Amino acid sequence: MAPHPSCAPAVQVTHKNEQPFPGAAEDKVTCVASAPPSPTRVPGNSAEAEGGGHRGASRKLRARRGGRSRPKSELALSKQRRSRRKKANDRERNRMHNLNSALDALRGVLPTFPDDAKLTKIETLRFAHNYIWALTQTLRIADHSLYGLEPLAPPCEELSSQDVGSPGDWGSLNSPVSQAGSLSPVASLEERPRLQTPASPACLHPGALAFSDFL
DNA sequence: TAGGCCATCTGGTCCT
DNA sequence: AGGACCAGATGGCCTA
Repeated sequence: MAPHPSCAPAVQVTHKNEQPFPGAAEDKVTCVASAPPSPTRVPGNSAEAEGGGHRGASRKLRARRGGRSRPKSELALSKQRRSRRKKANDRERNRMHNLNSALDALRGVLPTFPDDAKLTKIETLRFAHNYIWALTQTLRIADHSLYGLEPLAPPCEELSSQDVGSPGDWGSLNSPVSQAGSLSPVASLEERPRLQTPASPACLHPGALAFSDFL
């Protein structure tokens, strides 16, 4: 089934640093600047300074000075290593912050009660998976009741042809239950009783899916 | 106190 | 060479 026009664009996840999520772009900018939220260790954070936009120039310079140049002293070498490591750590931290921002954005569009505890990462992913599946079913049902088409055809083909989830997850339609511990919506929702959202009933009982479940 | 979740560090690999 | 991505390790915090 074709992705719902009103939803599809918003879910366009692109590779690398594009920001399909509200506020993600700003996050990207601020993550580094603002101190890491972590209450734990905050390693000497800077590592910027060097390595600006003169990469090409410095490379040329180095080359002119004699190709590989003379071997650096152990001290200089370890200094350089540490500096690189530090920069890599900063980038990695930033990357994870971006990932978390995206996850937060995802939490923001999932139906949960305000007093619900924040979903964990894995719960968020599983719930989203579940939610998308349920919405898809809702659309399907709506389509059929609208146009009085033939009885619900097994939607497996369409679903499995989609980009959402692995075919394995969807293949056995009518019950997105799949491998335990995977992105199984049912499993994920049953795992934690506190996860009672408006969408839950529909998700747990796909057959009984009703649009009102999402209102 | 054990177990779950999380943030961070780290080294390896792949890509540009 | 440097950046992005990944997975493993480690340690802190929180809750049952």
